[in-house]
Amino acid sequence: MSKAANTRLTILHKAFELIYTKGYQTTSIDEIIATTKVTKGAFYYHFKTKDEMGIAIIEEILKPTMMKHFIEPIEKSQNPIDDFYNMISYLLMDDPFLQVKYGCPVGNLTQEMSPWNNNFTEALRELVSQWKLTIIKAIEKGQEEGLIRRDVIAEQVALFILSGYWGIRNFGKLQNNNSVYVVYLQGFKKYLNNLK
Amino acid sequence: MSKAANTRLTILHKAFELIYTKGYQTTSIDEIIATTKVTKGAFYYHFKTKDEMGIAIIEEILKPTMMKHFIEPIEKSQNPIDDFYNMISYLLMDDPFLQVKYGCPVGNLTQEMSPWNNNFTEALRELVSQWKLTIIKAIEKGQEEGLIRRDVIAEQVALFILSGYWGIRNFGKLQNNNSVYVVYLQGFKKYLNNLK
DNA sequence: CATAAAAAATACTAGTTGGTATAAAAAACA
DNA sequence: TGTTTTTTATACCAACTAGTATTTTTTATG
Repeated sequence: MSKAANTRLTILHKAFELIYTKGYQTTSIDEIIATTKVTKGAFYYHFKTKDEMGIAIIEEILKPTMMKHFIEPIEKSQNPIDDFYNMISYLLMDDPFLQVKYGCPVGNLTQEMSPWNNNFTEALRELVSQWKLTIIKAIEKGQEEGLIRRDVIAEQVALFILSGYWGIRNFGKLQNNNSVYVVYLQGFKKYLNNLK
Repeated sequence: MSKAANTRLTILHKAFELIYTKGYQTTSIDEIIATTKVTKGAFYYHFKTKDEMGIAIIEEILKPTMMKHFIEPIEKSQNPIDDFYNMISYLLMDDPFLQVKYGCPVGNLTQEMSPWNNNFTEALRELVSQWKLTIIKAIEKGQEEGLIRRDVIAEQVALFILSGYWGIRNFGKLQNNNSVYVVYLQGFKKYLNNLK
């Protein structure tokens, strides 16, 4: 990787970290260039505006991560019920990057940016739609294979799963204690078993 | 009400509206005093700092509204399952103040402020805890009366209900279309019926 | 009515914000 | 190598931020 491409990636990663922990609008460019040790000239060579960088974070960091770790595994799923549980459980309890007190990066950005910037909303909507669609397909496949009841409405369940995840993430931010995750996951397991 | 008390309330209400639609940190005091037509002198006579005003919004607007419209009705509930559904359905579909694209005020503030200000987090935590506790009690009462299965774990369900609500609110922000609410509510109804 | 206290108005500050203009250095290539 | 292009560095700006100091007006009270 060229040196220039490297500075670009460094900016994206460090900025993402700052934004995840502090919020987008309250993360200043001065702070980003201070922590990355990149000058303002370099920053504005790689990104025309702060918002362009924000979109790049979604497109070049969030989307690929999402694809690799959550979309593709569900697509290959042989056992949707278990895999849904494992996906959410991993995100809540095991993912080494995510922290209880900082919530879900996608949820945070949605919450903060949707009133402000349509490009953000659009990019996030795409990401989430794909996630939802993957879950829907996995449910339908599970129904064909007799693993999930036929009267289950796939979209309803997909929405329920993702909403619950975002919501409990917000709860986690409030309590800063993953005991709420434990209780939530128990309820989530029961909910999933009801789909069988 | 004295004139002074009136300006104070005007500030709180208008500021709350701005914060709900735009976020706390991006709502400036200059903007608040411009829309309220109150001068800076008046503002800082009533509130020592911006954050003090923010806390006052939670304590004097959010909490009382919450108590009156969502806590007390559930406390008096004769039929918890129906009342849970009605509460969430009202919040999502009928409340005249709340809008799809702006999400849930409590959720928004939690998301935005918990990394920044512990007083906010504390005040919001209190509010949410009370809501959760009320739901738990209603479930337990329902169990005693044979309306809800005995093996249901009240806290699990309360957490599930509130998480789902916060999450679908976030979804609504992303889609800016209450059709997601409709689908969600259908799934929510099924979930609740499973508790019987 | 006089006077003290409460409430509101005005003008200002120091610090921060995203972004720009321009120059310097590094890399690519002839 | 010399020269063009890419990348980075530095210094700056106008607009905005929360908050302050001071004065003026309004209200309550004897």
